Amino acid sequence: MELKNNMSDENSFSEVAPVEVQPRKRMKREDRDREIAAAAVAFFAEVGFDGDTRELARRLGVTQSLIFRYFPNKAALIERVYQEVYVGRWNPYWETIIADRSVPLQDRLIRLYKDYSRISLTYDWVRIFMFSGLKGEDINTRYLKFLRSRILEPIAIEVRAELGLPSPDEIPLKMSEVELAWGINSRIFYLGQRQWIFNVPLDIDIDSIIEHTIITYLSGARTVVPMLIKQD
Amino acid sequence: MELKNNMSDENSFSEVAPVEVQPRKRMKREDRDREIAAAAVAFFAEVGFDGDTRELARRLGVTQSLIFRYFPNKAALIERVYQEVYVGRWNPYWETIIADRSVPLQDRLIRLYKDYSRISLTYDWVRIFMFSGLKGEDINTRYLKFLRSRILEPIAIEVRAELGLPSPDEIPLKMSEVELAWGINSRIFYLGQRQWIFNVPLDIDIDSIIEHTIITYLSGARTVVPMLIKQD
DNA sequence: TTTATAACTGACCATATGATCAGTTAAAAT
DNA sequence: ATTTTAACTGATCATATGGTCAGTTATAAA
Repeated sequence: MELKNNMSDENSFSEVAPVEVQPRKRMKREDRDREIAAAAVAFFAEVGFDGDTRELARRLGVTQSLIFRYFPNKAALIERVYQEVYVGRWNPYWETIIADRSVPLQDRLIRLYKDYSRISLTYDWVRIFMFSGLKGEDINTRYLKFLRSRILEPIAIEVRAELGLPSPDEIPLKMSEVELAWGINSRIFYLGQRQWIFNVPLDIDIDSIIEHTIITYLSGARTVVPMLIKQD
Repeated sequence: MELKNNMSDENSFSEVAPVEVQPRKRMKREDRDREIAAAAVAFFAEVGFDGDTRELARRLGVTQSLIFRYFPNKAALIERVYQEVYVGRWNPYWETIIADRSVPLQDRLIRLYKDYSRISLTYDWVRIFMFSGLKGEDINTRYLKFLRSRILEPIAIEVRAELGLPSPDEIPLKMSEVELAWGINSRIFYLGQRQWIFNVPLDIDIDSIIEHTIITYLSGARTVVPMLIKQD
């Protein structure tokens, strides 16, 4: 009902000119596979992984047994959902933005997080991330480790440079400096939770909040990071 | 198995002197009621609200049907869990800490959040908060509205005073000022999620992170709030 | 010791849900 | 037009789960 992405083109013209309507009762294996995966993402994001396959099939306009002709079992379908959402939506470009010292750090971070939030503040993304986490799947742990090494640590390094402090070669990065960078992500992620889980509307637009978050972070870093480096 | 809080006293002496062992196969209605509620909190926190009542009963060492002699249905039991966790654990003292201007604002906030985190960074608290949110219960929305009016807005007001800016009587509190205060809570809450949902250990102790968070917030507020007030 | 109260159990019902498979039929190949 | 391929269905199974209720028994009152 909600997800017929591969039919969108046919629908958009169906009223104007009913050419090439092709109801195509039977789809090519690859297309159907993608359709089921996409519907599963939307469905499980809404109701959680306990959502039953009959209801999912109903939304697809298909029998329940068909789903099991494409996926050996429900666990495999869920695994596919993780692939689609976590692996499939990561943008390597984010990693390059951070290191580009021709742009002021504040601008880099704002640009990075504005773009990152377009993906990770999605209804599907936020809710599936929580559902899988609560289920105890290790995909979350792995994702966050990845995030830490690809985004947070690089940010902490850039902050050192920005503040004219010793590089990590001289004084290794402190855990607490990375913890400080977690602050940005926690802030952003919480926006998604408020919107898509807790139903607490955001009073101002996300882009503004991101700007304030970055300014706050950098302002705080200027005060805190020099302290952190001296310690211990 | 895990939760026999009302038996703790009897156990602590059972090895030394087996006096008053009272296996007490049958409990007084009130005691059993509390025991079931407490076990339900721990159980649903672990497995979510789809956890089955048979398993809960097994953990209590009791038949499943007994649960339904204390709660008319599963929904009522879940409702009770919300009461225990959200309503029962709120400490009004938090609200008074904020307004005590005899103490520097930074100290007040650090004290407030160190204490608040002792409650809201619990395994039970964090996980049930997420489970109920994802289920679409309105308890989360209500809790967060409450939090906003009792904690966040007061903080934003104190920041005005701290920075020597016009009081809310002169210039009403901007949404964005409150949004900034959300930043603290999002940071704290995320710590709980990392610990109890995503299995990403915290590299440094919570109290230190809270201190850094507050310093960062106030430092950022000094930069951002004056800008926010002038706007519009 | 007997009686009365109420805490507790065990068997049972109705429904929901993941998974299977023999058979049907749309669509491509001939 | 006929055959072949494979996408799809419908009926069915096994198990899990919320909820009910007649009956049992521990415990306190008499």
